[in-house]
Amino acid sequence: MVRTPSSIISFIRHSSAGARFDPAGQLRNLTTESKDGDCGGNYRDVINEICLITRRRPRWEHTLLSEFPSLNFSDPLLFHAYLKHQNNAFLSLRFFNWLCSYCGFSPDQSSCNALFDVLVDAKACNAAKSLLDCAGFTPEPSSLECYIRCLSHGGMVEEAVNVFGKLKNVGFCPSLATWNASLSACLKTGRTNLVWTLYELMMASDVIANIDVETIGYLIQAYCNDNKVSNGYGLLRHILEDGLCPDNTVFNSLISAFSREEEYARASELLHVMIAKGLAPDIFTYQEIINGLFKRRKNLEGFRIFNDLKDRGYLPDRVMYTTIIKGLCDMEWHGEARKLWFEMIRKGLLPNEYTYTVMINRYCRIGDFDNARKLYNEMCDKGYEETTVTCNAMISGLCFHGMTDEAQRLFEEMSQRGIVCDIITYNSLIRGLIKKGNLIEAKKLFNELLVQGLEPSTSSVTILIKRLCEDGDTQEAIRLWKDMVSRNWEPMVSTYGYIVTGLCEQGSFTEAMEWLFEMLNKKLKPRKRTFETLIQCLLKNDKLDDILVALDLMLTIGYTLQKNTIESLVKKFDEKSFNFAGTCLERISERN
DNA sequence: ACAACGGCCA
Repeated sequence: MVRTPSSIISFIRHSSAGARFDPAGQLRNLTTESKDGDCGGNYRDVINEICLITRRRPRWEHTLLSEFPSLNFSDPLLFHAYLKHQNNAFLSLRFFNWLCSYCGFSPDQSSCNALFDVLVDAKACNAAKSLLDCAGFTPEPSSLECYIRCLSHGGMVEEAVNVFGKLKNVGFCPSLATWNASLSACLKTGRTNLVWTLYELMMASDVIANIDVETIGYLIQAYCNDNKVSNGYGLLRHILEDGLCPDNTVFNSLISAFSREEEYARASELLHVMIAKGLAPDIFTYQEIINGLFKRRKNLEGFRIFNDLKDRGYLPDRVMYTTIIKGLCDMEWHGEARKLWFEMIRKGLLPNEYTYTVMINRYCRIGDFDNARKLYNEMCDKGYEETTVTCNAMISGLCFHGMTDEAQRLFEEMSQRGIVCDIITYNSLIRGLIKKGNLIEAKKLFNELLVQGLEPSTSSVTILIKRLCEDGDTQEAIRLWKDMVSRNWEPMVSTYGYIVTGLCEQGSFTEAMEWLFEMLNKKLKPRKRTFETLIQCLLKNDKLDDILVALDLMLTIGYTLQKNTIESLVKKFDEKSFNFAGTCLERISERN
């Protein structure tokens, strides 16, 4: 149980956070020292020439042997001299391999170490890693520490974590800066689980006594990535109490995570903490805030903040312009959106595929397909690939405006052009086809979607079932229902209602009532409208007993009857039976 | 580091 804020806090409380030293600098000195040692004395005359030959000739192996027939290439001192004079890590590795394979050079620890350091310095992670596989080579712990930094820098975080483990086994504890660099790399590569692995290793080593605000910042971000933002927030609160303040990145992660969870008050509070602590919220902070507002449909407020930022001299970047343009389009402020599009270009921020998609989507929504097409072509001319998303925007726009045939044509073109259709493509088109009454084609597409292995979303299943019920093919709807349930589909309450009323309208009264009971067994509350339609339909067919049952259920749930339903009941009472109407009215008045 | 497509009408 190491991953609790409180256990982390107890370590901060006892740590000497803030007192920094620079182990990295010390490490660098070590490596330079070993490079500067004078080991090339014997080869001073030839080494420059060897370096030149290997640098300039692509195939120097034979040249070297013929030019220096009496030279002892297997002497480790020659290799050290070469390393010292050759500034290219990869050439050095090639030279090393050549010496090993063709010159009887048997690599000693010191040669391997020196080469390893050179490779690590050159950030050649993979080359350094290949050297580690050399039989019998064990680098110095300090070299391994540099290697960890090299790996972290190159995103090879898993290997970095392994090396931490190796160092732990030999009792060597890397500096805090190295731990921090690796934590940061784990976050950047999205390997949050490795942050916690590293943190557990830290807990087991002496470095835990020295962890600083940077370390805590990474832990906070890891919590945010893990959707445990409240843990991250707790950690932040504690370090703030201790007078420490993490940097913008940490605040941004928290604000972003709170926005994601729609805890806008917390996000806003953090913004104020930043300002109070003298941190200037940056463009990314505001991006998170504005995006959070947009997601909560507070577009106007987002737009206000954006304008406010510009007034205060912030320079919004392309992402922010794109976000705002999208927000304005969603508000249907098309004029403002267009204005920003040109303002952005005027400021030298060229639209990218995201910006184009937003604008194309806007034109499609308002049915201006000429302009949508124009932008679409412009986007492709600029070298941006047409994507599933842009095609979806076009297809859903075309369907929205009843141009289903064109949407279908585009859909077919997509597969011809190798653009993947996703669930949104199918859903949009199915919706469009159903709207046009083309149920056969919609069903065909639905099956195709299943064949493709796509997971149909609730909405596309629901709309098909609805339409089948309305068209009088409730049995087909039930078949589809059962098929979908076997695929772990969860029907919505309303979908039950379609089946109940569908069955009733087709005269399957008993079955309709069974479905109604099924809902109640499942503790689902049927909609009022389901009852209304059901009762009207039962009335039409003189199913008086079923009406009483339905009425009872409806009133128990707490629904009241619509005026026209009461009127129908009373009318039925005139036509049929006194008792029946009496019972109904009794029950209605009992509950009201 | 930050951003994109649907659904609405049970």
